[in-house]
Amino acid sequence: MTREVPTPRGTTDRRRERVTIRAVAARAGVSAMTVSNVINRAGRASPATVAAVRAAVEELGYVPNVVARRLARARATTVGVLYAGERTPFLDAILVGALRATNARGLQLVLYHEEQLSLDAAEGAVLSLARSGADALLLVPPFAELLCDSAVLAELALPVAAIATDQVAPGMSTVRIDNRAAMADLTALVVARGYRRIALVAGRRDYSVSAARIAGFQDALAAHGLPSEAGLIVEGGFDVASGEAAARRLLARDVRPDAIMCSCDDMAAGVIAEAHRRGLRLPHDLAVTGFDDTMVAARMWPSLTTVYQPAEEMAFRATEQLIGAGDGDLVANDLIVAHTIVERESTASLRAVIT
Amino acid sequence: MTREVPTPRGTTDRRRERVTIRAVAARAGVSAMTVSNVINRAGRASPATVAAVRAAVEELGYVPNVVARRLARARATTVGVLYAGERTPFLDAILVGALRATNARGLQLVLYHEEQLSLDAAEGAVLSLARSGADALLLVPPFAELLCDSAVLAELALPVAAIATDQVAPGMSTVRIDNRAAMADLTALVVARGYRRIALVAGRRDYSVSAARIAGFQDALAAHGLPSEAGLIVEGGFDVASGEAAARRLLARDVRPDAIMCSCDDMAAGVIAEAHRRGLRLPHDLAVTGFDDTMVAARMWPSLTTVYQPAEEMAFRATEQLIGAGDGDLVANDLIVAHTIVERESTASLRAVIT
DNA sequence: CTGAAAGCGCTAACAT
DNA sequence: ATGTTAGCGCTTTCAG
Repeated sequence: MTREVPTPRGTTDRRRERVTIRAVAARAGVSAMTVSNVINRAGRASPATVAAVRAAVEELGYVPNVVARRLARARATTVGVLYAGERTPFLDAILVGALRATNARGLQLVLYHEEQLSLDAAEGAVLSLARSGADALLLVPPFAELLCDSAVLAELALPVAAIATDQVAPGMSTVRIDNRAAMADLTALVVARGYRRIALVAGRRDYSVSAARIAGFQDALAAHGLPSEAGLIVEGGFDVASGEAAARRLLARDVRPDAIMCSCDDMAAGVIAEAHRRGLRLPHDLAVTGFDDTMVAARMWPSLTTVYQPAEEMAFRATEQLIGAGDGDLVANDLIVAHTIVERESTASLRAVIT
Repeated sequence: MTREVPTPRGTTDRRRERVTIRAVAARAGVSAMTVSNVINRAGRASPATVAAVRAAVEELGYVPNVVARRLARARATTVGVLYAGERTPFLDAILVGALRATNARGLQLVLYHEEQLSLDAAEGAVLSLARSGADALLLVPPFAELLCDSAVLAELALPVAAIATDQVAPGMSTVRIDNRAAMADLTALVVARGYRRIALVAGRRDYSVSAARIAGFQDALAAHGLPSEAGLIVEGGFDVASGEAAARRLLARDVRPDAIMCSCDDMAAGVIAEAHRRGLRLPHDLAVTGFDDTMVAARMWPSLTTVYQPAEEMAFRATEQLIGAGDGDLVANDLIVAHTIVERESTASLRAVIT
């Protein structure tokens, strides 16, 4: 219990008096502008002043007020994220990555959830995002596909970045992995573990990554001299239920596949559930793989062999690219980041399991 | 391809000219101040002016600039979230909830990740959060426990809210479920499904919810006349690995439990993995339950019976409470939200499974 | 009930 | 190399 003393310091004591740029300026014996220069532009002040200002900043514990900064600056200050569908672990990772990036620069992140997947709806979403202050856009699949030719979006002339897509469009930055190569790598692993009748639960057709992954799958089969049977590729909807449905179809075949690869972890969860339900012993009777390496991959059993797509990192990079676009030239560029094959228990080699 | 015409409108065309409050004022034939009044304070303007302003806002598509608003206002404008440990589905849900709440009011959300779980570290984190502009704090477990008696935090005099905790402290708002009742309800369900030797993988001791859940577990056992055997309660660390470890201990006992309840979904995932590994048939040989109903619960097999703790909603509410605390009186209050028992396959009744 | 003045904290653009 | 002036868009007094 501290004694109730009439507040001695300052006028109102309402909040701990913020240290402003003027306080620093006074302390360092320079003008506010000089402090600003020291902080923001390198080599605009003499070494002596820089030192003095730095010292003052240190002593006072000054941290620039991001709000004031944003108001004064002309550059982009709020990034809008446009996404659709249910929240998934993959999406959450993206949101957190974008949030970290905006946090780092004191910018605002605005979420917009649009359920409809039509061009009209997407354009409406973009418009209201722009209206509520977004001056840069981060697109989550499948909005890059939807908006790549949008006149409305072009008219707005905002920097736009799309993530986890295979749709590269002019005027739109992209941050993605090489989906085709990733799926080929993963398929090669499954083959190496001894599986031969390999099925694929592909993603939705309107997501550009889906086709790339199918191509990678077929690349690898061909490379290993395995036949690519049309019936062993079925289309899913990227969710658990569609994985279960696909597994039901695949496992009802006369000759069952001995491995089912999936275009996302959630569908793999569905496949695994269905396999368990039918009493199959995993991974001996059936290997399963996912894609993305979301948080669920290591939490199911058998733990899931999958491709790590660094969603959070990708969102972070894309957001930084968006932010950077404010001052520099806003060239759209296409960044391909590394993926990683993560081998877990769901593809344990046939031999190893028998042992 | 649109023709390249010298931009006719405005000076620079740099950005789509923002509609400012002054534009609206001009359109409505009033002063900027009146527009502000119409928007922010009810009943401060005559019905006629209100109508005129509303019309002007509508026609121009005016949306207030949140940055300018925040700079001008005195109230809380940036909420800091203090969290620790690995990112989990539960934590992500909290972050998204908080983000939605700040978005709704045009405020900033700042994340701070502190790995150390000591009072000193926590106070340091709070301080640097405050320094970087946070004027309200959202505490994720176990920071409420850590900081409830902190003099540093008290000195700062910021509104603070803690979420998903059982630690209610004066001067700190809380949003939580009734953990004891929730665990009792869930235990009652397990008993009702025919399981009798029920074990519990409790949470870490330094999280206040852990004790409450143990109490609820014991309440229910007592209510049903079942003995509470000390050896059947083991402490876990809220992660998958600790769930596996706990399952190893529990399943190695002479008389195996027929159900293992866990204080979070992740530990349940670990228990399920270990049970599968030992060749147990789930849920017949062993029922498992989780807690939280995170996104993994429905993605494992058997799908997990658990308690839905509305993490996103709780974070949203807590953040709103924090924001509201800015203008009104900052009374700390303790909000208990409803939990829901979610029954899935992991506790299918013994009879049903045998059929 | 309405509006004029002043300024939140910072940074362009221009002097000096 | 440094400082002056002006103003980002809004809201808080406090007068009319």
